[in-house]
Amino acid sequence: MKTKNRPPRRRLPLQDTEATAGERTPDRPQQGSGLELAKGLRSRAARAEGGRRRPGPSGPGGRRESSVQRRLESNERERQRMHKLNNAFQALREVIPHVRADKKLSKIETLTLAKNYIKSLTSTILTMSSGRLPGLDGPGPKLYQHYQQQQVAGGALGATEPQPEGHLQRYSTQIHSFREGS
DNA sequence: TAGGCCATCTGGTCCT
DNA sequence: AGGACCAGATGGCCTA
Repeated sequence: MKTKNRPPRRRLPLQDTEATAGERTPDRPQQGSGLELAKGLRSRAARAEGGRRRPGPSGPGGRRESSVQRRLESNERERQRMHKLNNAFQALREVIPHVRADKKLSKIETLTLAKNYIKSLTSTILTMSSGRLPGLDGPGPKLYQHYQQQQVAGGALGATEPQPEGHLQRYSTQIHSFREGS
């Protein structure tokens, strides 16, 4: 199952069906059709029955207005934060070479490919600079030391990483598997 | 229709 | 105190 390019979605704000119905920030337009609204109401009712517990109202008329306002502002900040995170993911996608440019990489695919791409580049650099080792000018020795330290640190944490020469292989395999849609 | 992926809401915790 | 960060929960969309 692969990620598709789809338009952004918004969920119906929970407050709309609770004590704060009608309170809506200007930048949060009413979402969805009547059907979606009905589905949202139904599912929320079901959630109230057996779903996640929600805190009770803080006063006779439900949550205090200032509390609701803070929550809405917090939601907006959280949304913005997630949008920034997604922008960063998109920027990362754009610098990772992968086979099918028409297919958007999922987040987990992006992170996994990026990790192995970095490792494959590192091993390539090591290979290319090995002719000038040891002790000569250039990035070789320092890079190699750094790489060794990373490997040791990873081992100390119990990681089971392949040897440097295996990273390129792993990266190619991964690209292939993503292309195949596995 | 099930499963994968995602956006959003939410409350708790950490940080400044 | 207020914002950032995090993780759990939930529902929508899409594809096999």
